[in-house]
Amino acid sequence: MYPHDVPYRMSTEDARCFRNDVLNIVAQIPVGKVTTYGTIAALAGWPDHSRMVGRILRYSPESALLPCHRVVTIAGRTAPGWNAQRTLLQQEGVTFRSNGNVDMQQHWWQPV
DNA sequence: AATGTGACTGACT
DNA sequence: AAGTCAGCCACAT
Repeated sequence: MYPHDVPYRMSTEDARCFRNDVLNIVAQIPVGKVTTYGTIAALAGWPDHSRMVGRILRYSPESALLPCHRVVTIAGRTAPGWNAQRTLLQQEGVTFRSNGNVDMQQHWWQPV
Protein backbone atom coordinates (compact mmCIF):
# COMPACT_ATOMS: atom_id res chain seq x y z
CA MET A 1 0.00 0.00 0.00
CA TYR A 2 1.48 3.28 -1.12
CA PRO A 3 0.85 6.80 0.20
CA HIS A 4 -1.79 8.34 -2.02
CA ASP A 5 0.09 11.61 -2.38
CA VAL A 6 3.45 10.05 -3.18
CA PRO A 7 3.39 8.07 -6.45
CA TYR A 8 5.34 4.83 -6.16
CA ARG A 9 7.98 4.58 -8.86
CA MET A 10 9.50 1.47 -10.34
CA SER A 11 12.98 0.43 -9.36
CA THR A 12 15.05 -1.17 -12.11
CA GLU A 13 14.27 -4.50 -10.49
CA ASP A 14 10.55 -3.73 -10.61
CA ALA A 15 10.91 -2.87 -14.27
CA ARG A 16 12.67 -6.16 -14.99
CA CYS A 17 9.90 -8.16 -13.30
CA PHE A 18 7.21 -6.11 -14.97
CA ARG A 19 8.75 -6.77 -18.36
CA ASN A 20 8.87 -10.51 -17.66
CA ASP A 21 5.25 -10.55 -16.52
CA VAL A 22 4.10 -8.60 -19.55
CA LEU A 23 5.80 -11.00 -21.96
CA ASN A 24 4.43 -14.03 -20.12
CA ILE A 25 0.90 -12.65 -20.18
CA VAL A 26 1.06 -11.87 -23.89
CA ALA A 27 2.17 -15.45 -24.51
CA GLN A 28 -1.11 -16.66 -23.00
CA ILE A 29 -3.55 -14.69 -25.15
CA PRO A 30 -5.66 -17.31 -26.93
CA VAL A 31 -5.92 -17.51 -30.71
CA GLY A 32 -8.81 -15.40 -31.95
CA LYS A 33 -8.76 -13.19 -28.85
CA VAL A 34 -7.18 -9.84 -28.03
CA THR A 35 -6.40 -7.95 -24.86
CA THR A 36 -5.49 -4.37 -24.03
CA TYR A 37 -2.34 -2.65 -22.82
CA GLY A 38 -4.18 -1.63 -19.68
CA THR A 39 -5.39 -5.16 -18.98
CA ILE A 40 -1.86 -6.48 -19.21
CA ALA A 41 -0.49 -3.71 -17.00
CA ALA A 42 -3.13 -4.39 -14.36
CA LEU A 43 -2.56 -8.16 -14.46
CA ALA A 44 1.15 -7.48 -13.93
CA GLY A 45 0.28 -5.39 -10.88
CA TRP A 46 0.94 -1.89 -12.29
CA PRO A 47 -2.43 -0.57 -13.45
CA ASP A 48 -1.11 2.86 -14.48
CA HIS A 49 1.60 1.53 -16.74
CA SER A 50 -0.25 0.75 -19.93
CA ARG A 51 2.17 2.95 -21.87
CA MET A 52 5.04 0.85 -20.57
CA VAL A 53 3.40 -2.28 -21.97
CA GLY A 54 3.45 -0.69 -25.39
CA ARG A 55 7.09 0.26 -24.97
CA ILE A 56 8.04 -3.27 -23.93
CA LEU A 57 6.28 -4.91 -26.87
CA ARG A 58 7.74 -2.37 -29.26
CA TYR A 59 11.34 -2.70 -28.13
CA SER A 60 11.84 -6.17 -26.59
CA PRO A 61 13.43 -8.66 -29.01
CA GLU A 62 11.48 -11.49 -27.34
CA SER A 63 8.23 -10.01 -28.55
CA ALA A 64 9.06 -11.31 -32.02
CA LEU A 65 8.28 -14.81 -30.72
CA LEU A 66 5.04 -13.75 -29.06
CA PRO A 67 1.51 -13.10 -30.37
CA CYS A 68 1.81 -9.38 -29.70
CA HIS A 69 -0.55 -8.69 -32.62
CA ARG A 70 -3.25 -9.70 -30.11
CA VAL A 71 -2.62 -6.56 -28.06
CA VAL A 72 -4.70 -3.50 -28.94
CA THR A 73 -5.92 -0.33 -27.24
CA ILE A 74 -9.04 -0.35 -25.11
CA ALA A 75 -10.85 1.14 -28.10
CA GLY A 76 -9.80 -1.85 -30.20
CA ARG A 77 -7.32 0.14 -32.26
CA THR A 78 -4.30 -1.63 -33.72
CA ALA A 79 -0.75 -0.37 -33.35
CA PRO A 80 0.20 2.68 -35.44
CA GLY A 81 2.45 1.83 -38.37
CA TRP A 82 1.80 -1.91 -38.18
CA ASN A 83 -0.72 -2.68 -40.91
CA ALA A 84 -0.03 -6.42 -40.87
CA GLN A 85 -1.48 -6.60 -37.37
CA ARG A 86 -5.01 -6.33 -38.71
CA THR A 87 -4.40 -9.06 -41.28
CA LEU A 88 -2.92 -11.38 -38.68
CA LEU A 89 -5.95 -10.92 -36.46
CA GLN A 90 -8.40 -11.44 -39.29
CA GLN A 91 -6.60 -14.65 -40.23
CA GLU A 92 -7.40 -16.07 -36.82
CA GLY A 93 -11.04 -15.03 -36.90
CA VAL A 94 -11.00 -11.68 -35.12
CA THR A 95 -13.74 -9.43 -36.47
CA PHE A 96 -13.59 -5.66 -36.90
CA ARG A 97 -16.24 -2.97 -36.68
CA SER A 98 -17.13 -0.45 -39.32
CA ASN A 99 -14.82 2.08 -37.68
CA GLY A 100 -11.83 -0.19 -38.35
CA ASN A 101 -11.33 -1.27 -34.75
CA VAL A 102 -11.45 -4.74 -33.26
CA ASP A 103 -14.88 -5.79 -32.01
CA MET A 104 -13.84 -5.82 -28.35
CA GLN A 105 -17.26 -7.02 -27.25
CA GLN A 106 -16.55 -10.25 -29.10
CA HIS A 107 -12.84 -10.79 -28.61
CA TRP A 108 -11.56 -9.08 -25.45
CA TRP A 109 -9.73 -11.72 -23.43
CA GLN A 110 -9.69 -11.03 -19.70
CA PRO A 111 -8.58 -13.97 -17.55
CA VAL A 112 -10.52 -14.35 -14.31
C1' DA B 1 17.89 19.15 -14.25
C1' DA B 2 14.43 20.01 -17.69
C1' DT B 3 11.89 18.84 -21.65
C1' DG B 4 9.83 16.05 -25.20
C1' DT B 5 8.06 11.62 -26.64
C1' DG B 6 5.04 7.57 -27.10
C1' DA B 7 2.24 0.26 -29.68
C1' DC B 8 -2.17 4.37 -23.41
C1' DT B 9 -6.56 5.80 -20.96
C1' DG B 10 -10.53 8.32 -19.34
C1' DA B 11 -13.29 12.36 -19.56
C1' DC B 12 -15.26 15.67 -22.16
C1' DT B 13 -16.75 17.92 -26.50
C1' DA C 1 -18.93 8.94 -33.47
C1' DA C 2 -14.62 11.04 -33.79
C1' DG C 3 -11.33 14.60 -31.79
C1' DT C 4 -9.16 16.89 -28.17
C1' DC C 5 -7.02 17.09 -23.73
C1' DA C 6 -5.02 16.20 -19.51
C1' DG C 7 -2.95 12.71 -16.81
C1' DC C 8 -0.05 8.99 -16.99
C1' DC C 9 5.37 7.19 -16.48
C1' DA C 10 9.84 5.43 -18.09
C1' DC C 11 13.32 6.95 -21.36
C1' DA C 12 16.04 9.60 -24.49
C1' DT C 13 18.24 14.13 -25.25
